[in-house]
Amino acid sequence: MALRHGASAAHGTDHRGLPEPCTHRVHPPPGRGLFSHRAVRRHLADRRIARARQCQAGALAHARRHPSDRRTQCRRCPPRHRRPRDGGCGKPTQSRSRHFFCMTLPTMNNETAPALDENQIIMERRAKLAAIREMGVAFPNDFERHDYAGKLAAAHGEKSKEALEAEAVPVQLAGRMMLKRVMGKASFATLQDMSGRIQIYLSNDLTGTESHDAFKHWDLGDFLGVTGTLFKTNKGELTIQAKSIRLLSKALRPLPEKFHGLADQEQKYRQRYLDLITNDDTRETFMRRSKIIQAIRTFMVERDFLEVETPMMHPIPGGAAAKPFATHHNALDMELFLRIAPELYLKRLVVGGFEKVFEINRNFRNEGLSTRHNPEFTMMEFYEAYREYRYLMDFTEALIRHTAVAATGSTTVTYQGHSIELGTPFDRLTIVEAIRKYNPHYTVEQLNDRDWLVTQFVAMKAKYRPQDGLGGLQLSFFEETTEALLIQPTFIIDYPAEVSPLARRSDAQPDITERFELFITGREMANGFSELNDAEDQAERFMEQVRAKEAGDEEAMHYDGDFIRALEHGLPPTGGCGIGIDRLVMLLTDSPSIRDVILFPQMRREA
RNA sequence: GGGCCGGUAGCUCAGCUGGUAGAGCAGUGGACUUUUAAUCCAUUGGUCCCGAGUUCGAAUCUCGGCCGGCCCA
Repeated sequence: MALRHGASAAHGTDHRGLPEPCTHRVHPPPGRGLFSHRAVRRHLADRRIARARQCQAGALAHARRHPSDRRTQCRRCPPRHRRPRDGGCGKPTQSRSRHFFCMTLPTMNNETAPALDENQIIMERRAKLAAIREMGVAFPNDFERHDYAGKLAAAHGEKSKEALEAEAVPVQLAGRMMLKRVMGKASFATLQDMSGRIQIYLSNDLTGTESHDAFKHWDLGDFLGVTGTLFKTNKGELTIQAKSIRLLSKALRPLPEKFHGLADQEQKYRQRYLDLITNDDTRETFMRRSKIIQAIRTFMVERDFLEVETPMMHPIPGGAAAKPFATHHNALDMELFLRIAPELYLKRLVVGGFEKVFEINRNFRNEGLSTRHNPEFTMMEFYEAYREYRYLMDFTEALIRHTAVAATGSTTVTYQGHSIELGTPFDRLTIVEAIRKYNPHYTVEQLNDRDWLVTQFVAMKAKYRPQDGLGGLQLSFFEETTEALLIQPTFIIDYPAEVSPLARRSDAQPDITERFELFITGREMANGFSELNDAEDQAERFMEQVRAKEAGDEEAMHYDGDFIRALEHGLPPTGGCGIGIDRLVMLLTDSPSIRDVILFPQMRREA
């Protein structure tokens, strides 16, 4: 008897009491044409087991910890996972997605869509919208916008009242109503578009009583389209005198308070759109972020670097010491990791002959959150063949200088009260030199004495890795005593090989590498080195990492055989460097937290 | 993970030596034809984050939880 796909996948449970999969379509085991009834049944059962495990391991484990959680769950989940107050999403999502995803979606479907924070204001606005619907098209999209607030101000802001009146500049502009002043037979309002704000003027005489009366019932937050001419008020403000005005889109929810804007940090992060509507400095920060990235891209492209995109999903996470996020590819039935760094792929490209490459993209690290750490963050990494780390330092310095000027107009920037000088050559110090410079009371003899360092760690109650060699201990001591003091740009050079598994050893001193990190405002901004292009040494170093991992170091690297194979085809001498874009943006926008420079920072699920 | 601070109307915030909730803005009604956070008069609006406890009585005190901010690890 032929088995029809899906025929055995009716909802409920099968003969073994296992939960049924969420998908209606059941896919045969890959790579086989005809298969036996038994093989198919086994395959289906396996898939169900796998899915049930995902339920438990994934979102649901969390859901059970929070009984107040009201997430919708697929009704095909096992009953013990189902939450009593909802009926599940009721629909499998499209394609091959599974209840796994249904469950993590917030509570929203047609039956249970809650009137969460409906209040009087929203009710009144809904009633207004209903009335507008009665009268015709409530959300028209035929308004042609010809003008922008900012451009009008730039082009006509300086003209005299009389000159503007003589010119009678025709204007057609749309925007969100931010302020509204009704004075009986005339009104003023302020519209905001992406370029800025402009005032509009309506009156019974010029706009017509009917339009003006309708306007009086429109709310702050509504989108309006206005046509008219420019003029200047008695106080000298550039204003559009409206001949006609239309409501283009109704806002059902009120804006934050017009004067203070949105102040609550949590809401600024969670509802960034409100932050952007009401807070100029937030808008400014993110426009500057865009400018910074643009400046970096231009700088690189002008120097013949090729911008590339390498995988975000890695079968073997590599290129950095960090814990990855794990995910699973269904069709390939394969464990994948969100990348912690693009490094190993970019070097493969250098092997492939792309001798100057860069990538600006996201990395993901499964670690704690702080004012300096978001689980996903943006890095620029670049690689250039036939260069070594000292050249990279010059290059990085020039890049940062160029970017600072493009973004702020100056090489001197203020960060949280500190004046940071990016215009003069950056300090370059070894780890020991830096410790000594900022803590002159330590002697070279002490810093080269393993036992003395260990005594210090114990006294400072600082973390250190007892298995580390002198170099590793010195680095830990540097991090403990000096890193935070590196306010002005400083390159720290010559990192120990034991903590630099991808960097080329120094010819003069094989236990250190040709590596630097750049610190500004006490924070790591960049990390670069002459790349290790000796395939046999790299294989050795990977093995050391694997041993460290087996000994319990969760952040140690995996052995990446494919990368070794690439190196075995020959990597030219190459220099590579990564720059933390978010931290650079923090510096150049004077932002105290990384969350202030990421549009939608990671947050806990809302209560 | 630890410490400190916070969560009150849509928003910004008072109230916190316990007596059952207030202002400004926004909204609604009215006045007002060059305003500027317009102004003036009237007015609607609250699960005081959630749950226990103490008390005759809790926004307020205690404990636990949730969410956030800052600092530390």
